[in-house]
Amino acid sequence: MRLPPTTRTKDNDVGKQQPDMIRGTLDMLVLKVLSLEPLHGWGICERVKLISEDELQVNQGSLYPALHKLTQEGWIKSYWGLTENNRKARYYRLTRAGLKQLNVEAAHWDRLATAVARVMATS
Amino acid sequence: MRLPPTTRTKDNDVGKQQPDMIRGTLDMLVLKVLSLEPLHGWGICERVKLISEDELQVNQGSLYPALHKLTQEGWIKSYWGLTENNRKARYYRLTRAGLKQLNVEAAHWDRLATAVARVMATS
DNA sequence: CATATACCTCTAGTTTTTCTAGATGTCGTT
DNA sequence: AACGACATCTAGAAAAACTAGAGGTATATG
Repeated sequence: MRLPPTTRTKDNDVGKQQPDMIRGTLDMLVLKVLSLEPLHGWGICERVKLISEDELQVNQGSLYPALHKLTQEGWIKSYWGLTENNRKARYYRLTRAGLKQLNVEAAHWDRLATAVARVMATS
Repeated sequence: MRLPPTTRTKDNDVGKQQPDMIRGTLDMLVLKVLSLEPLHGWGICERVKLISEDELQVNQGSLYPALHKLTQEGWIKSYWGLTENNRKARYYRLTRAGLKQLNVEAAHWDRLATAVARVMATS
């Protein structure tokens, strides 16, 4: 059973709800977990959630388009396989170009996150 | 003189250009610098650039709409003043609600950035 | 057997946020 | 007068992610 969408009114509005992801990090995160081992889409969601200790939530609706884009770019490749649960699933693995891209994105993230931290630490 | 927009072709394409901001951090960054002292729009751009040591680049086209939104939300208030250069400029200062919001956003950023770091550090 | 549930993939349409590419105007200097 | 640095602002496009589903399979449960 699907829960009805939460309706917010002036009275029960708890304020802006923050997103569960930092925009712009999805590709990098996907490349990263795939650099550890090939996974299928569902598994990627679980893995990110697990490693991030439930702080990061990858939506299916964001993930699959992203996976297709990464495939287009040549950074990952997919193949059909069977899961531990005996279901067929499309597995993704990082390509050599993908590993390079991961390094580029990680370095860029680091620079910007450090810069944000510097601003936020100013007194 | 305005420089022509850089045209990229197959041959000189250097790859995806990374954005100069982490999406979702603009509001927080603006609230933060305004928590240090009131500033006008132009000054906010300069200040962020300065503190971040040129890593973060706030575009005017992003900034002013953001300032208007923050004003709408009641997190900042504006007033006309004179700059050191004797030009009139709209200054923005943080409200009490804005300070609260800054704390909320900073805490949220911290959690997510930490989570991203944890994923990126996994081996 | 029937049905439910967890697993798994995928997409259309919308929203949010930022960027591009300007227009407009002022002050001080040459 | 003309220019460059300073300063505000907006329309429209683009990028990325979210909402809200549809669809399908294997296994467990009534």
